[in-house]
Amino acid sequence: MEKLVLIDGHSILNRAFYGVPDLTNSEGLHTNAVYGFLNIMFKILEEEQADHLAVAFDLKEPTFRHKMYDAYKGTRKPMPEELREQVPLMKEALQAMGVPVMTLAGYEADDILGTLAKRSQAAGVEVAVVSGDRDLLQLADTHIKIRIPRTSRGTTEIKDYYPEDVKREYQVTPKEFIDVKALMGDASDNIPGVPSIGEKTATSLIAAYGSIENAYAHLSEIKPPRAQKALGEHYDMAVMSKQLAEICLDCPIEFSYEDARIGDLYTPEAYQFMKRMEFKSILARFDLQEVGKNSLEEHFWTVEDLAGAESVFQRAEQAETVGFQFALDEQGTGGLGICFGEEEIYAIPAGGLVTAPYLYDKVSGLLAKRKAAGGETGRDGSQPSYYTAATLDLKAQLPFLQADYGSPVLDAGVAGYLLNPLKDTYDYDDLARDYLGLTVPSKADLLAKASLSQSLAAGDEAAVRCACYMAYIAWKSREALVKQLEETGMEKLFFQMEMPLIYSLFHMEQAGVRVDRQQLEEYGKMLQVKIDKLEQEIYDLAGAPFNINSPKQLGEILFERMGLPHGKKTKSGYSTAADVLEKLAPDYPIVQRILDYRQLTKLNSTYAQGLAGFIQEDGRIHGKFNQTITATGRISSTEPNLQNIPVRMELGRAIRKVFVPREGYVFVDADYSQIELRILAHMSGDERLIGAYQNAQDIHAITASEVFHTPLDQVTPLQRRNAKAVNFGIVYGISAFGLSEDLSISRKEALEYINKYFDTYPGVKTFLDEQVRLGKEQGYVTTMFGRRRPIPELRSANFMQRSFGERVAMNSPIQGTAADIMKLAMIAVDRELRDRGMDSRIVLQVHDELLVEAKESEAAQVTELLTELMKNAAHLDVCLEVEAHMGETWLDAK
DNA sequence: GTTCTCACG
DNA sequence: ACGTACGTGAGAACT
Repeated sequence: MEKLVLIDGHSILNRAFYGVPDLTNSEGLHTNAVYGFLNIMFKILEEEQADHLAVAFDLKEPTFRHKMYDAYKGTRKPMPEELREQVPLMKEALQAMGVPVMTLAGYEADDILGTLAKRSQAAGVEVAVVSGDRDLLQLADTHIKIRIPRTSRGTTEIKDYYPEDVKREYQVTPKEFIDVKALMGDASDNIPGVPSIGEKTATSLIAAYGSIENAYAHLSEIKPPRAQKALGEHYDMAVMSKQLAEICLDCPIEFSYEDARIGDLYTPEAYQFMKRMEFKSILARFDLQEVGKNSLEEHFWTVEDLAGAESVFQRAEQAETVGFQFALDEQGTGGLGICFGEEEIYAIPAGGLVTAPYLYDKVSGLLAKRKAAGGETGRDGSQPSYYTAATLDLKAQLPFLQADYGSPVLDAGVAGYLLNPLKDTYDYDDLARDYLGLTVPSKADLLAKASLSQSLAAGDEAAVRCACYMAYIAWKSREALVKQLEETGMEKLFFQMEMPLIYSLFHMEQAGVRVDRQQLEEYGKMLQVKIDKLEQEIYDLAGAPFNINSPKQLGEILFERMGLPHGKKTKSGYSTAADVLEKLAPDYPIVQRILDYRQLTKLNSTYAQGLAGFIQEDGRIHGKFNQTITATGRISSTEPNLQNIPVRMELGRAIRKVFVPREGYVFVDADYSQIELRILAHMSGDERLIGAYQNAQDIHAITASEVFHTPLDQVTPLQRRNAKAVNFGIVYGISAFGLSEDLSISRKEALEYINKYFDTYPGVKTFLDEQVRLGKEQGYVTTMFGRRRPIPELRSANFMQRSFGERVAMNSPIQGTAADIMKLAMIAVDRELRDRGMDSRIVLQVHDELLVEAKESEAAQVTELLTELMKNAAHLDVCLEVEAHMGETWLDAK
């Protein structure tokens, strides 16, 4: 017997929406309902082993039945925006899987389901109707099963109803269920019912008389007099309710069993969709090997020997453009992927005469020839056509490639970052999907856990495929990326800022920063002594030992056992954050010790112990500086993070003494002074703020003077502190709440400060409002150099998210422009030091600060050079001030 | 793998 | 009423 599964689309989507915790993908789309729906659907399909599947949706417009009722009692509650936006996504998912989506003007999904269920039953088909709505129970029949899923605590249980199950649970037949419902009414379904008749009375009436009409015919016999009166007075209401409650069984819906036949749900389109939604567990269902195999792979070749490699490189020279990708580890195992045409895609594993150095030489040579052919033109980015080679993550390959400023290699990953900086990864499969509309298996799909270099050297088929894909996607996406960069006005930003920066960052990583291992060890020991002492004191005060690092245990000890007044709460208990504890510290000696303990253990584990693990053989730390992480355009630092070394507190600051130059060298540290506020002055064009900077010594004091109408020399320290906080707040995307928290004042007072600030600098207010307006209109905001920050949150219906979007719209142009200027400065400084043949190198970048390790004899020159190049990295309506210092340690140079 | 806390600009 | 300042990364605890 054939089997058909029918799904009530909106109802299941609704159930899923409330049953699955909120999920969002990196585009900012809410996805929880779609995710829940798909899981329920897959579960049902597995259980039913059905032949056919269709999903019915209501049309957007209210149907006739509702209009009729709307006149009586208003409309239903509107669907939350987070759910509404998932309806089209759900339909897209079903379409991608080849599942028919059925709608019919003038009818609800219920009617479609009812009609198809009865029609199929008559044709001898077994039917399962899936809905979260109990109204559908009226459809239950010998070959029609109603399935109602319930999601609780992550697991979905499905309750099944044949007619006997309905009878058991509701004491009436499915057909009678309509009448029960009509009598008792259903607010959520807009069925009025008969006043004063509830579930109990309705059930007993219908159980006794079988229908409303028959009950009315025997009106005088009806038992509770209350019910008799109600039915008598509201009979027409009951009849109308019945019309509303009854599902139409003969609506004119066209249906083809052939279209509804369940084929391969795991189509490439569906795979692409799931990837976009970021449904990892659903993706795992797809048979990746099969989805990934496509005609492209027919042009993948493995190069077996030196002669083969020679011939590939020879032909690559003639090609217009080349994509390449090294996958080699330190031992030289691995290989190269290279592509220069739709049918010329090669994996060249290293082995035999094809050594790793041979491959480096060949590719370096290839690039050198292309650079020569490109001549001097285009190097400044005026001609993207100059970039005739492409790869992904160039910086990671520079240790073995000979390439530097002006090389004709384009980094497709960095281009992808500029086009959408909100993504987590810019791997080849991401680029293929986003810029080529191509679904290819990811590295993880192909290789499971093995490393690419190891597998490639072994000639592993999956590794060959991976190397070929990487080279192909780099080659193929080049044109699309350049086109989009031009369309978005970011080609200059890319070719003149981001591409050169790759080399600056690489040089900085290679240089590394020297750290005195012994001194670091001593620092750690000193901390440990203090920690042990504090630990003992805390245990004594608490009366028992416990894990002070556990917020849970600490919360219990402080707020339950010791009965301290608790402030904020987190999801899982009391907050023990520093700002909460600081308020208690003056009154409770244990709290101050806990704060000290926290600080010391942080310093010890993250910095003393943490940094020690990164010191290499050469006595230096070669951290990574990442170019494709932040939403605003800043650089980020990892393994270890060298951008958050302590400086604010005395004891933490001391760790900077272990950052030292090598013998014969000194540190020169240069940082921009208040670069973000200066950028705000420039971008807003506020004349008063610009004026404040023309002769400014102390911008916060000047702000205080102007905002509080106080002569500059009479500004109190408190006024200055408040003005400083407002200045920070403005840059962060001001909110009265944030400022009030920061200054521990009331929201009203905070709002007064903000209004005074805006009265003083009206241009700033106009500018910030304009950023929000632009952000809403375009979906993104831009820096002075055209860098974009998309803000999907601005279109959210959720107040919180939208407010966040507004602050981001105010902050990003400022933070991003500062990042742009620093990038230009880094490139200028690095190039200048090298062009002059100097023996001084940038070793760290900390957003508005550069640390240079300078040869002693060059120190004065470096100081001058750093200052000038940083000041002149951009020309604004206010000067960029730079403070530079020399020193024997990072601490001294600051 | 997520949550909390805290280091930096 | 809603419940936050913007941008990051890392260690430890907990699930």
